[in-house]
Amino acid sequence: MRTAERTADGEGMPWGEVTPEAARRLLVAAVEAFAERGYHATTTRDIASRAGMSPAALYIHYKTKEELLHRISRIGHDKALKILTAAADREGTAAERLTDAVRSFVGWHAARHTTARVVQYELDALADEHRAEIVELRRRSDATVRRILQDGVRDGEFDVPDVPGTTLAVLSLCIDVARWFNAQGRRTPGEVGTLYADLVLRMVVAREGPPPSAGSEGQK
Amino acid sequence: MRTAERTADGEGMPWGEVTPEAARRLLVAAVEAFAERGYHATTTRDIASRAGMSPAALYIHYKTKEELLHRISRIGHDKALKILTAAADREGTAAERLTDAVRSFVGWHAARHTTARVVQYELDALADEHRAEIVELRRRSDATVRRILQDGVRDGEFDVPDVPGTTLAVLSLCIDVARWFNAQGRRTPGEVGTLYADLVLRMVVAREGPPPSAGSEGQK
DNA sequence: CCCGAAGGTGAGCAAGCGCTTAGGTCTGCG
DNA sequence: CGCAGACCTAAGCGCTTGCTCACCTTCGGG
Repeated sequence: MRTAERTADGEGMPWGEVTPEAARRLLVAAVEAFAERGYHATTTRDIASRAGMSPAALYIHYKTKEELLHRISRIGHDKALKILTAAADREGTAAERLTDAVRSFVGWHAARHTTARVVQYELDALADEHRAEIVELRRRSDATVRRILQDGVRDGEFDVPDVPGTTLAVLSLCIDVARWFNAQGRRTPGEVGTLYADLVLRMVVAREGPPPSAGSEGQK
Repeated sequence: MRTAERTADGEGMPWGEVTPEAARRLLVAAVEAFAERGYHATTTRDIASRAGMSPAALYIHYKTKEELLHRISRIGHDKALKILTAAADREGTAAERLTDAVRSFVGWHAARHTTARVVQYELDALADEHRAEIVELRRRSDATVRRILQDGVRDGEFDVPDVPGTTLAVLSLCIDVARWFNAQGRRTPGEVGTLYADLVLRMVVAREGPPPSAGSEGQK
């Protein structure tokens, strides 16, 4: 039995892929601290003490404080991209795939808003090379959503005059959930995901019925 | 002739209401620095040198670095609230007022994205009492948008199952423009405003025509 | 029984931080 | 002219920061 390996990709336990247990405790502590106060306002002493260690222990597992942020950001963006591609690659109409994408993407940002806040709002603190790596992942997330919208327009399901702009707006709307979501609030992550999926669908669906094979270019 | 007084409310020049000219230079420098690096990563020396002054000059006009942030945040939130209430209080249908509100609110966040970034994303750095004051202004912005949506539902123009949730989503969508907008990008602030006004309207309009006095609840 | 690697600690260094203070230089006015 | 007040600077204080280093403990294997 290898329970640790079963969750090695972070499927079961959130940070299962961070392998030395002490390194994981430090990383989880860093996520909490960064989310609460922001990267620059968090001290290495604060991270270490949250993990129940001395300040020096951090540097056994990570070269710098920035490396911690990079690891968090990388794992988080990988997860976010995986959620989006899973929804985009499944079978179904564009509307079904978009609904699935928004619901799961928003659900993740709400349920794991602590992580998402760090992942989405602390990019500026990354070193140049690390930030470039992350920006590439975000470019791929953008392309994934754009593909769904393009498919919907092609099939006559959607009416989207500005596909790149609408893609940006949809992603922006979903990401910003991490900023305002409050676990003590009235809504569950699932409820927010459902609400947002509905709102996004309203943004893009064509007024008329969705004929599966209509190669027309209706004016408005 | 009192040209300085004409712009005393910040109508003409952006920071016209900040009165000693040296204090305004410092405040503008702080906005730029905070927007680029974030509040905590910005040093008082950096602010002063951007304003062409020595580090000590800052403390002649402001008691602390946090007071600078508070002043920026207060002025920015006043302006944002004024934009929203101006659109909400004008005459016209709910759809017209919502379009106006989103277009001007988004336009401001895009055109003045440097300021807006500080105003919207550095709340955590404020002292408790100052943050409470700002949160109250945001509560009023929320109420202003919610009122437009409620009016639209009442008049049968809008179909919004979850008014508070949709209000949150609309404001979140608009505010997040400050995070991604790039002055070097393809879109002008006005174009983004128009795009967003259209997207938001699609979120809320009822499928059927907007009868001004039709108390029916026909589903489709 | 010893050993060396892995993982941890206490003390502390150099640098940079927010902010203060003593003192200088203008300018308007009696 | 003299001088008060507004404005600004050079120097630096006390403290915190990210990070280092010499040393300690634990433990599986020859």
